[in-house]
Amino acid sequence: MNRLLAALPAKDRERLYARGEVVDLVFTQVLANPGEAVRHVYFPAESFISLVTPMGGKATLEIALAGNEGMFGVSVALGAPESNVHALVQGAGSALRIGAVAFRRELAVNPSLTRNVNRYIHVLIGQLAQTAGCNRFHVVEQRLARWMLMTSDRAHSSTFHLTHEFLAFMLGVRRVGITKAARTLQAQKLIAYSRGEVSILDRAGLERASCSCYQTDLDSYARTLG
Amino acid sequence: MNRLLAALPAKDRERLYARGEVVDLVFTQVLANPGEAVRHVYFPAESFISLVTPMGGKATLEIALAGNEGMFGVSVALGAPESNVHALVQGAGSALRIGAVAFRRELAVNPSLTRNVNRYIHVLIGQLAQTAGCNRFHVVEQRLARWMLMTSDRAHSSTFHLTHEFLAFMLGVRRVGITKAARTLQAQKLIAYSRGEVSILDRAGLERASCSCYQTDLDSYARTLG
DNA sequence: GCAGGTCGGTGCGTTAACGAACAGACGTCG
DNA sequence: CGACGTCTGTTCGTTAACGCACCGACCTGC
Repeated sequence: MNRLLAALPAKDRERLYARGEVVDLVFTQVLANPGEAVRHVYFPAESFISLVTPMGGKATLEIALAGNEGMFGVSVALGAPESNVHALVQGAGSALRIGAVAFRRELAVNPSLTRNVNRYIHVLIGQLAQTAGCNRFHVVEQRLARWMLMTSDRAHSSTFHLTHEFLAFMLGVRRVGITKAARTLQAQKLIAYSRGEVSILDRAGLERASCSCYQTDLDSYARTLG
Repeated sequence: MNRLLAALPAKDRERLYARGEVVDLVFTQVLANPGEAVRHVYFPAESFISLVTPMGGKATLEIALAGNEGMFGVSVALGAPESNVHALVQGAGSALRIGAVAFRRELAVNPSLTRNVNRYIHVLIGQLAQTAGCNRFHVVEQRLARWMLMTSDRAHSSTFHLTHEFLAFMLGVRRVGITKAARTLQAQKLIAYSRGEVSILDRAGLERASCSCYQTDLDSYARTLG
């Protein structure tokens, strides 16, 4: 169950479900592109969604991850005509999908929804700031560890599928950069992987190997949304 | 005049002015710290404000700049109890200051204000994403050029005061990194500086020396707020 | 059983930025 | 005038990451 929705009074939540529909998101599905209108907002349950910013050429960078603690489509809530990021499904699973117009209409009459969405936007802004700094100051190995922890949290599982190639895309580095960092983590028996199947062996160790940004993020959620 | 306010119907704008007061912000004044409550929101007129994220230790990074095209205090609008960034005055000048509580009360009864603030938040999120990528992929010289252009726009002047030390703080690099980049720009006769007094000599040239992020930002403002 | 694709690993030279330390130039104030 | 603080410039060795190119291991399907 999506936690933003879980925080709503039952009545409000039910009305919201009635306005939308539960859909299954599939891995790599694209939910939005920069410059295009956002048709639906999504509240992930088991699924989770990457927000990726294109930088011209082939450079890309993931700037945020939305799982059951959040949502995709804040631009709709903010009344913006178009998305400014790519949104792509990172982990398959269900999500509540609501049409942009219906969602805005609902926001207008549902203060508890507005309140929760606004708080999420605030947290999101904090994450973006944190991630910007993380990308600037921390080495690939730390960032990789952080990314795996974040993914694991949202996948609700300690194993998941992702290739070095894909990770490179997310972190904005070369594939070999990922290979090198991943090898080091594997040598420390923190993770294991083979042909895209990653599993976390030692969560506490991985947290130590990651930068403090991971913990900062958790705190931020707990403080504002918990 | 602040452009977010300028976009409001005259009546709404006047009420807002009546709720707050015009204050003079002075260079280096701190308007907010991470983890502390935000007491007032600010709508800069000639002044402008840096949002800076602390990264543990002495590492810091500016993540956004708010001049008369925007505001400081979106976290208040989002109902968050505390700030997640440092806010410090980058350019002296006047701003409309409004108490957090009064501002929230006003948002509740003033749809055109809400609409404009929300759109600004959307643009801000876009900027944060852009800046994150910029910090990741672009060299110091390009980022420095971009920063000077952004500052110049918000200062409404082609000369302003800032030392290499301060710039290093903003861009999250060493002071000598700024010195090196600044020398190169000066050698190309794009800028001139001496003991903290910077002037832009060749704006078009500087735009060419900067990364495309500058233009992307301008487009983003024009599209959503223009 | 082998062809072709995907995935991970290695090695090469190059580069932007780093930390540290020091030197000169300029301004201001006593 | 001279002392001190601020600002800018330079040097030196180090490092994380880069682009490129190639290899081998594994998997699937014909």
